[in-house]
Amino acid sequence: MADEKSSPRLADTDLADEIEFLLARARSIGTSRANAALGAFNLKVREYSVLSLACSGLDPSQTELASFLRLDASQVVSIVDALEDRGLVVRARAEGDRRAKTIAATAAGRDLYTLAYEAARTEEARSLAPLTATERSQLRSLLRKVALGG
Amino acid sequence: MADEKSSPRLADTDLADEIEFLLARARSIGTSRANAALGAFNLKVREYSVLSLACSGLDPSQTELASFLRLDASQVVSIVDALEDRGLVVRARAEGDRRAKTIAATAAGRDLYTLAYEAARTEEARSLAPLTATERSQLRSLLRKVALGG
DNA sequence: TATTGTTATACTCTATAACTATA
DNA sequence: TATAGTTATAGAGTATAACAATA
Repeated sequence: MADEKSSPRLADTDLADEIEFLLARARSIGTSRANAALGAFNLKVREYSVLSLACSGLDPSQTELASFLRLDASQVVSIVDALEDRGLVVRARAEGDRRAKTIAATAAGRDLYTLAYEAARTEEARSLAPLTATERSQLRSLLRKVALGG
Repeated sequence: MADEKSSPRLADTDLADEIEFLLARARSIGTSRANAALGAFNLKVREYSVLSLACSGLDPSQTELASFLRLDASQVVSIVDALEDRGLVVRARAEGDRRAKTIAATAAGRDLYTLAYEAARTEEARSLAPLTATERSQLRSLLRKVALGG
């Protein structure tokens, strides 16, 4: 991808004031940086996200992962397949519903996550460098309302 | 895509506090809603974005569009092709650099943009419903710093 | 030699439909 | 009848390389 700095000439347009546009541009920059940082661990953001939730201790089902990550169920299958093949997560039958499978990290998965998490935080700090600490937590709480409804 | 409400059970994880994740989720919701709203005008968000900048009066070149929208130059070609085929924008040789082509909206393009812009604002308001007016402008200025560097 | 636009190509991401096993 | 997971497939989005015209 080209440079991340915008051509400032277009920064005074209607589009540049649309929150949807700004959201799309910010995530595009963030995702490409995050993918670059996670590449050191052979992870992409989507695999990282699944691994993170697998490390949460909440034993999410694949359907829960799909809904929370806004992925199709079939995409979750292939991501979990890839992580399972690498020994990072395991599938288990859910108690109470034998159709569902819960995803949990292995010891190796947790170890890798610890490293990847640090890399992700470093990258995030870099992306948010133009913001003060206060502004960062403001942004976090505003985005939580928009993205998670609270 | 599935439901837009998150499974609240996973909202208390490390991932749910990562700004990059929240950015990705918010834009995923926003983009799919925007695509649905713009579908009434046979536009997708990317075409809408190009049309918007074509209506700005700044006569952006295709390279400027690519950089500002974080698209590959070849993608801009096909988006402009589609808009031009519909008589919404026109290409012109740039003064001063005969390699470059500037993109400007036609009268029909401006008319369509006026309608599409209203639809986009309505959708945006819906997506930002959980925020107060003050929070919305806070979010806008924080995102401008992250997405545009100011 | 480098850049703009263009074309062709391939790769990743996302969505759809159909199947199975459970509920 | 509906849902969780799976598979296969197709479509949308994105990236890469090569070329012509111009700088």
